[in-house]
Amino acid sequence: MAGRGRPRAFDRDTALRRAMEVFWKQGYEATSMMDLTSAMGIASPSLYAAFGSKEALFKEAVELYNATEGAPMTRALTELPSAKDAVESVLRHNARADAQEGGPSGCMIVLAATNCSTANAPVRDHLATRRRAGTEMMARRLERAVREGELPAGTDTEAMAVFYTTVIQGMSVQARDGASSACLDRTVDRAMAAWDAVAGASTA
Amino acid sequence: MAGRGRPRAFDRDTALRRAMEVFWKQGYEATSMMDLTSAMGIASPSLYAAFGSKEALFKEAVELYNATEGAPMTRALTELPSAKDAVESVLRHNARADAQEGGPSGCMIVLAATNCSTANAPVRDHLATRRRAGTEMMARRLERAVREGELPAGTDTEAMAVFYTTVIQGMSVQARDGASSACLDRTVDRAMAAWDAVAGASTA
DNA sequence: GAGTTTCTGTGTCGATCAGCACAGAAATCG
DNA sequence: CGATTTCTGTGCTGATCGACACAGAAACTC
Repeated sequence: MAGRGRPRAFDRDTALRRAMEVFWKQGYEATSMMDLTSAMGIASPSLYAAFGSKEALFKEAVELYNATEGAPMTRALTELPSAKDAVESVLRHNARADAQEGGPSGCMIVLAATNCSTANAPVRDHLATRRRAGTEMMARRLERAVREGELPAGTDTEAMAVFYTTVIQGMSVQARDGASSACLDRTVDRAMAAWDAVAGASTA
Repeated sequence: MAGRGRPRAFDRDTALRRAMEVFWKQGYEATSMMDLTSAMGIASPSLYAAFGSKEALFKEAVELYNATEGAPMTRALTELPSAKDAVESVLRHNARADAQEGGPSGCMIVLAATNCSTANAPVRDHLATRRRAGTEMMARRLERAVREGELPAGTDTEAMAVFYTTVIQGMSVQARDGASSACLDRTVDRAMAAWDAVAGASTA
């Protein structure tokens, strides 16, 4: 691993983490190169040499976000024996993470590129794909719950996953508007109290 | 009303409506002056003379949005005799409006300035205030339902209003991601099936 | 008609955007 | 040691941002 030329003077992982925090707080388009370089402690050519472009840096930041902030959710959905406990765990984690002190408010995947210019449509679509992947993961967990008898046969697992995803995404908007963790938890209380009704709901 | 000087060559209301549609579709920051002038059919000095600035134009566009798109929701909350019917009407209206063909997807108040640079913080705060106003209106309607006996005494009307607001805001994100009106309606089905559980939920 | 007022269209302002050219600096290899 | 390779920092690029100066055009009042 001994590089041939002059070694990099900054830690790539640390710089990427700083970039992620800025993108998380300000979103993709509202973050300028100067915001990034000053937060990462490097000059712009170093950024381009190490990450390629602003867009490539953002996608790496999203991956890092998924690997760190998203890990507890993935673990809950795959490891907890009860689907209801798993979904509640995901919601509780979001309520805590979305409003945590010192950090940006709300989920980066939801908020970082909801509205952006057509020139940056690839960035928006990239996050939209990530959001759909989250819904898919929850839907598969609910299907398993049906197979295991935790949820009644015939449950519309797809609609149920969309419902809880909708609540999660709404919570990010609430957090960005200043809602406290306690306030988000009250919403989680209600979303979970509705579990049986949500599972048993028909398409009207 | 006879103006003294040269009369305006464009219809102010029509131009404002066009501006609203652009802001609705692209958000505040992603919309450039050129987007606005070409959509409104006027040159930039005419825009500044008639509306003051990009920010002032946006705020007028938000008022127009409230007066048109938001009117059915306000009417439902004030006129329908049942709070449950009123909230369901609001949700159904959102499901239809958020995913209507030919128009922008999702609610403008929710999506037009979720993430923007610090320079445009006033715009973001303006929309956040509007969002809180919507929650407040629903909370007052639920309080009335408690007074009238439709909801049990001791119902946490504030938390209940926040819950349904969260669902509405999440639906806008879903619509922006391409969810159909039918898909949003399935979420409404579940949110309304949960009515009694949501009303009776405690703070865990 | 002349004078006044207001709007329109062209052209451009300084600031800022993402991105890169270039040369000097710091490491390894022979 | 010299040669090579890679990174760093300064400073710039064309493009675009929101906003406006200016002069001509079109209505009014007298």
